[in-house]
Formats: sequence, C-alpha cells, structure tokens
Amino acid sequence: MPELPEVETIKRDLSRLIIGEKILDITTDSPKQVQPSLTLMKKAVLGETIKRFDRRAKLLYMTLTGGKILAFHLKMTGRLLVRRKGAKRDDWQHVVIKLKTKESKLKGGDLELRFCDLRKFGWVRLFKSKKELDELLTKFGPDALDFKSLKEFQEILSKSKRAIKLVIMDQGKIAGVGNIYASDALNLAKIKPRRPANKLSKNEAKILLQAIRKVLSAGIKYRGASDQYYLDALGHKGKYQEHFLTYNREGEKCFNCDTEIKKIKLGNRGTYYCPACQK
DNA sequence: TGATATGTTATCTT
DNA sequence: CAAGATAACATATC
Repeated sequence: MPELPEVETIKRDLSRLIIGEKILDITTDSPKQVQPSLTLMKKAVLGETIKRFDRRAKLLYMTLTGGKILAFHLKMTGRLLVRRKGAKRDDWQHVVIKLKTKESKLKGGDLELRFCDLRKFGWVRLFKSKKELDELLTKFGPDALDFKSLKEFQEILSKSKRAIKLVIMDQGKIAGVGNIYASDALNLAKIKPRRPANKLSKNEAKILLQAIRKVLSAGIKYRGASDQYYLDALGHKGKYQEHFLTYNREGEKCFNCDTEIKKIKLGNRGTYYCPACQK
C-alpha cells in the first residue's frame, strides 16, 4: 500500500517526468474523488504550469506557477501514472490531467497524468494557496524520517497507552508509517506490536526509531512495496516486497530466530510478528 | 456467499 | 472531556 516510501518514489518520478508542463484539461468519471469539484478545479488550474512536487506524510502535492496546489492522496489502491496521450486506458482510471508537453521533450506526443484507484478512496484536492494546504499539513506529526530528536519520539510514545503498532501508524503522531512498515519495523526492533507505547523503555524507543528509519529507507531504496496494487509513475512494480521481514509472511521463518511468523488482528488490521524474538 | 485487504475519518464507547 | 475503539467507505479477489 502506498506509505511513505511509495509516495516518495512517485514524487521523485513525477518531478523527473512532468515538471514544467502545462495543464490543458482535467477529466473524471468519478467526481466524488475530485474536490471541491471538477468545475472549480479546472477553473483554477487550466493553463497553469507544474512547478514542483512535494510529499508530506503520505500526501503528494503539485505546486503550480501562481501558487495553487493539487494534492493527491492514494489511500490504499491509488496510482499516479504518466502515460502518453492516446495510450491504452489503464485499469481503474478515474481522473486524467492532460498536459502540454514542451517541444524539447516531445517524442510522440503530449503526456497525461492518470489517477487510478480500484477502491476509489483516494482523492485529488485543489488548494488555492500553500497557506490553505498548511491547515491540513499541520495535523500530521513529524515525518518518520526526519525526527529532530530521539526525545521527541520518546515523548510521543510516553503519552499513549495504546498498542505501539497503532501509535507509530497514527499519522497525527508520526507521519508516513503504514501497516507494512510498522510490522517490519517492530520485528527489526524486536518489540511486540501489542506492547503499550508508554511501557517501552528509552532504549527500546531508540531502537524502534532506528528500525523505522531503516525499513523506510529500504522501502525507498527498493522503490516501494508492490504487494498488491502499488506501481510507480511509469507503471513499474517496486521490489521491497521481496525484502519483507514479516508482512504477508505468516507461517514463514523469522529472519532473526527461525520461529514461524504469526498473524493477528490489531485495530482491525492484519499484523505480523515473531512470537519468539519480539518482546 | 461472505470474509478479507488497506488509510483515514466519523462516530460510538469508556 | 478526551482517549481509545470500532464502523464505514468501495470493490476485486479468494
């Protein structure tokens, strides 16, 4: 599922592929996913040029010359694909942003950015300014990859009695970690997912923060986890799924201690862990 | 046919 | 009141 590493990979792809291109048109067959509405979005951005892409938590946003912003949330099954105009329709293609590709880059026609989403939970939203977007961004905790200090992380954990896995997946506390990387980070840190967050020792918190950084970095290095639906901006799979420590590995051996990985439900989510080495 | 998968949010409960 | 728990959202797949 698109978590921090997947969204970061797409951000880098889009930055390389379509910065500097002009928005010609936007179409959709799923108006609920276009906010506040297709009409208002078109009025605001048609004719504008793409200036840059940024990521905050699992949110990806495109800043246009003039300062307006289109933000994308992929939720569970969203994809952002760059395709040549006229290319075969993609599966679950719901929003198309048609671009005018610069002459210098033209090799076969204009490009389009296609937002595809099987479950239709994802969305694209217009923000009239960075200030307006900031209201949403302030709800996120620090990005998991750039905590300023260990102390900041420890304080977040100490304030909650909830299971540690739920806390590190709580975007308001720590941004960017989802179900896959949470399970793997806890395995790497040898901590049981059900442990109350405030019961972790300072040393465990330190090890956990390092583990989170390590699995997210690996996720980026392997260009994301394509367990089910995730694809990068050119439609290629990532490779992190070949390096899962626990996720989707029920019954297989833990890489730490050879014990079989177990699967439980925690907060209504599948949770994988090693019952032997995770304490 | 019904259970399952996932991120976020709305709503219910303690 | 706030923190925590749970249901809802949409839809293909097993």
